[in-house]
Amino acid sequence: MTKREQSAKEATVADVARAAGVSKAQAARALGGYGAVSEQVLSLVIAAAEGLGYRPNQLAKSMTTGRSNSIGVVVGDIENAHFGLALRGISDEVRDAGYTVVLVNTDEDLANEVAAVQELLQQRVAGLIVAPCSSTDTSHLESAQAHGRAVVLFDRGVRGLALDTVRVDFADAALEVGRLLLDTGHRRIGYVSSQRVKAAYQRGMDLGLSPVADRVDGIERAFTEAGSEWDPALVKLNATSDDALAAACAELLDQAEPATAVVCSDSLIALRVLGQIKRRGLRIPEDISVVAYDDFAWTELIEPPLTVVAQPVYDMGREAARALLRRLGHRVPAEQLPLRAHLIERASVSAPTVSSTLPGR
Amino acid sequence: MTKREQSAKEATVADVARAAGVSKAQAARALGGYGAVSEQVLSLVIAAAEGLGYRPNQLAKSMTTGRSNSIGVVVGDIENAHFGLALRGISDEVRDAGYTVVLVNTDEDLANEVAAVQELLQQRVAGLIVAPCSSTDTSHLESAQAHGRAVVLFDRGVRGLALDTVRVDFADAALEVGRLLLDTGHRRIGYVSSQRVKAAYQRGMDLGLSPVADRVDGIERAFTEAGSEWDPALVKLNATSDDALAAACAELLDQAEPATAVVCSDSLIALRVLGQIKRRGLRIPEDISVVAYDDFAWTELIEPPLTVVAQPVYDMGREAARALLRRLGHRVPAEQLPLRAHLIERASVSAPTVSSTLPGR
DNA sequence: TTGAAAGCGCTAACAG
DNA sequence: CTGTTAGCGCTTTCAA
Repeated sequence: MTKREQSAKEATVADVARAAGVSKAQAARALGGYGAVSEQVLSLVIAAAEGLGYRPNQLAKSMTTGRSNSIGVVVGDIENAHFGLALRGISDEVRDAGYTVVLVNTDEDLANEVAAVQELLQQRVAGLIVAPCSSTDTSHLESAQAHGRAVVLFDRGVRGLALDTVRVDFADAALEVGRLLLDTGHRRIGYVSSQRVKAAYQRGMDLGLSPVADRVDGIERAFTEAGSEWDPALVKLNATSDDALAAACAELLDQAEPATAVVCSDSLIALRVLGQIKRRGLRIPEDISVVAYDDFAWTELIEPPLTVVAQPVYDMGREAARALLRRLGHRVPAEQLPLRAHLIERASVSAPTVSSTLPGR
Repeated sequence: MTKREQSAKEATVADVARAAGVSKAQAARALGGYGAVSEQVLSLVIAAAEGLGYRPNQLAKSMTTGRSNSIGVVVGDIENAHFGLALRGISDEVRDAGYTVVLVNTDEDLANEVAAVQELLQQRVAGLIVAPCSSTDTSHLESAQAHGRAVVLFDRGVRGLALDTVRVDFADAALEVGRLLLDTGHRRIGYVSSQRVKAAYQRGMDLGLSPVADRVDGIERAFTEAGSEWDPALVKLNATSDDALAAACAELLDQAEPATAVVCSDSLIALRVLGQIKRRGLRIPEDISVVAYDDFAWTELIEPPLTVVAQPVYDMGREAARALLRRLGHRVPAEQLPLRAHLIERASVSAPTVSSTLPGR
């Protein structure tokens, strides 16, 4: 009768039914709030359940109903504030619908991502929100979809795949960034991203339906528009590790004709690029201009405050969740949250000095 | 036979068994890698499983074995880089043991936390890692423990509760912070934290086994040691919202005898306090000195670089996971990762100027 | 090494 | 309204 005894075995519907002196079905109905139950039975069952410390077993419930109350979220790097915030949006939105979030971090590694999706599917999550690390290798997502699981893509889309995708269109903002830099006098503009690709970037390379594709394209369009020569070699991808990023920065900054401006693909990249710049004793914006994507609080507090492209990350998370819930047959507000990116000019961009375009500074 | 058909119903052990022409039990044994199975049956079953695209149903598996392969993690604010990084540590560590992470964000709200624990328990997670928002209201955790679920506390302990707790001891570091500030000449030292307490802080208040308790205590001890008068009214807790934080800063900075130094309890608080300081046009460290807990990359990049107390957040996450795994009967490395905090002096602390101790600046 | 059968805790027909 | 009876997909005795 003591607590020790309860801890041995969790009370079940059958136990409650017995204690309440009703049938298992009635107890289940009372507990589950479905079907028809008399007042009397209801209170009897409630009391019994309370006395036994009954907790419904979600596993068994999902098992019999075939409906799970958890969704899987697969991201590349939870340490990145971008995903932290998006996750919060997702979390807040699905909570109201009664779902819980199973999170997997993939370290931006495709094999991990495939394994994660597999594992989540085996856990029979109701649906999946995935920020895919590749825009091309997505057979695991297609197959999940084919097996009847709801899948929503986050940040990155896949061409020709009928998957709901939540991402902001960076076309305008990216063009603006390009123009800003060009208007300010820059001609050698670097871009650093952790996006994984098979080879070094070259003009016309297919980056899939990714933010990076939009952003690089925006820069290129600005160059075309201005009739200037663009050097695609300054686009550095695959900066997934500290070393890789250091190498990219070296190629950008330590050459005869260095970049005079660098665009950082996210706040984590920005943090590291800033470190590299500092290490070299370069001043911003005198020696090098910097623009970063994602507007987190610290970008405004550093000296100089960073010119950034803000995006509504939290709302993106919520939208992804809503898209998924919709697929799962839930009612969610019809109006979409507007997902727009916008440039915020602060003080990290200025005209390149003559000296910065010369070697040996 | 087509994919469309498979998508209707997932293949089960029974299906595989039938296709392989063996009994359900044998198929299950072959698939699950337990029990005795002949070479022949094994290959037959493997082939059949492959052909049907069989995926084991984790739900059913957990259901029958009573063992779950997921653990619950409950944190106050996933947006806080502190938890993001810790979560990564947890995630990395449990992955190897075959567990997945169910994450719940509580917004530092006790009711949410209680509900989260309840929900996770109903989901029959194998164990729980909780960063409790209160050091006192912890009956839900005790009860989880009493019901035989493994619980590990993160960051904050509970006095008199036999729960594994992973937290770093801030006694030394906090004393050092106090000494540094006192030695530099500060006498009015503010402290800002988002920890929830029932009333305003006053000397001797029990803050539980929390980092904040350690840190405030360290400051007080430094004062005692120096024989100086400490003003406990400068300890501002409950700064959970932007408004609350703004109010705390106002009380600290906009009074006749303002604080000349402020200690920030975590990086999120620091970000906001820095914003408040900037808004007032105060210079760091000339007008006000700043020390923050948690050493994230941006703290070194701002101007001036922040003097901080670093803590091994990622390893704390890993240790929490290990403690839990241990409780769950897994073999994990016996040696503990050292969890030490240390002061990193940078440039945000200097002697208070006379003017800053005078009103009307 | 195999197979039949009995559950795990719950819901969902189907009769009363 | 209530109770009986099947399962959900898997593991696990228990015999063969």
